[in-house]
Amino acid sequence: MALDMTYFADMEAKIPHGKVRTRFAPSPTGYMHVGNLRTALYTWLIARNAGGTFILRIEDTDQGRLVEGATDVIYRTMAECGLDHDEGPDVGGPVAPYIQSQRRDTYGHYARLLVEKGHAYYCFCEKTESEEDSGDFNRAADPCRELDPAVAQARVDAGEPYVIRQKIPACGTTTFHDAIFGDITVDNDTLDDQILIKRDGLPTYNFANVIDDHLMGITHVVRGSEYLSSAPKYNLLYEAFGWEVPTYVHCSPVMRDAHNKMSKRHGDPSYEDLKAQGYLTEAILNYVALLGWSPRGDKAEQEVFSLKELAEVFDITGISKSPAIFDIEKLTHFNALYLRAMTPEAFAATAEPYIRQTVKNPTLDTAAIAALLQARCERLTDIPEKVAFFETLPEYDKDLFTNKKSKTNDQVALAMLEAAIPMLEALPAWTTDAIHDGLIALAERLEVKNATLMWPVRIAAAGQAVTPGGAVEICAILGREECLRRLTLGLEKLKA
RNA sequence: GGCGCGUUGGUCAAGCGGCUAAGACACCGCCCUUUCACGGCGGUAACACGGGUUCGAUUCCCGUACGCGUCACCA
Repeated sequence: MALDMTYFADMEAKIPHGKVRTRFAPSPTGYMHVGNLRTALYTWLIARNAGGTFILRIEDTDQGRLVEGATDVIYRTMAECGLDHDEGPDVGGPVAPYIQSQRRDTYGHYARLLVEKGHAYYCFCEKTESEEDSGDFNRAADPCRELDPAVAQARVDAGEPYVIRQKIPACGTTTFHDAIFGDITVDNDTLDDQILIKRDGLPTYNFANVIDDHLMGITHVVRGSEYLSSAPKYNLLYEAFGWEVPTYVHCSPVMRDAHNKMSKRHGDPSYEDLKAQGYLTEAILNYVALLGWSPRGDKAEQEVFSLKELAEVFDITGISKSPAIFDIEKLTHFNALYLRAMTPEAFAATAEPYIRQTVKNPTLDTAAIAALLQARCERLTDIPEKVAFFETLPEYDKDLFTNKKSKTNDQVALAMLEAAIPMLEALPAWTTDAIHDGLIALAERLEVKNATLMWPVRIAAAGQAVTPGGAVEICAILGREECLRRLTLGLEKLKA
């Protein structure tokens, strides 16, 4: 069965050249964890920075690990993050298909080409048991490696099950270059004859990657550093085919602590989890970008970057070699920054549903509440608890009326509320300004500092020590009737 | 265990032979203030260790320690 050489010529003819082309190539086995998101981001940034093409490719060669709906999570996350792709399963492109399970024949053709060239061989051995080690894999012991090609072909034709293995040179060294780690040289005898085509006819990750990256014209291969040790085998494959080796960009992992990678098993948050925890997409991206990469030159001190800005300044040389620990505290800080940077209208709109979780009363103005919240919340999910007191006055202890700095205690608070209630009752209009002016004037009349009056009013109105906003704002939002009711309640509590 | 890679404050990190070793988060203090926060100002805190090379090493080389990765018909 001779190889059809025009097949290869046709495939080669389709490969785009001349522009930077990168690809994000997830396997649909679960969810979008933070490390994945960062890889996708960096890959996208390299393409956009160079005005190149960004490709999405689905690597589903492991039939046993497919997870239903996993690709949807990927599409949704990428779209939500603004990491748009120019080619992919859903949008097509010049080198389609973009799903590996649909490229099965291609891998077979190329594997046979490699056999033909003497860089791979059919292996009929039984699945190697996980028989531990003795560590020394001995490829010289594989009887199939030196089998007569004609004999091997005959067995294949006879229908005997087989795998195709890469034939690694027996001696010598292989050097490959990584954009981040530099040159790495290994002895060939430490490399094993890895399987290219599995018994089920599907390629292994390592083989499919090389074939697809070449056929899709990928110029920069961005992936996790766990693939660093298998990279030399890639070079050998490229060499065997006579192909140009792309630029490797190996990224160190995102860790949960000093010893473990972020993982679903440990309960570490995925992108979707973070969203559910009240984090903004922009904040997540900004933070993740800085986890393992930092800007150079005059931007070295800048930390806040929009996606667009990142695309402008992103540079491979800023990627770090060492692993980075994911710090939710710092993400939270970025989130607070982004929350505050929103327009009041936008913030009110995003905050509204969170406010309404606890504040059901339709007469309470969520926009006014949101205005107080904007500078005082770090996560959207903090909101419901912070504003619940607007809906229902919490049980509270009268000790709250005592505050040293504001110079109040039970006696003082009692006097303040007794004076404030009739004044507020008599206020012609119930507006923030009116309440403010009224209280300030009252404090002046009573010859106490503002805080001495404000503190008890705020405590009585809110029933808790920490509130978003001061006494004036809270009273205004509560409305006259409810506000007065609460102040009177506070007064009674103090008299008791 | 073999091979590979990594190591600047608690965390993210700048540094690319000569610096009082940036900046950010967190933490602490002060100021502002109608609470908390926000904001402003300031502070504590780091080059893993040992050899070289050099007039001079955080920067270059070699060891050691520690850590991580890999050694699958998983990616």
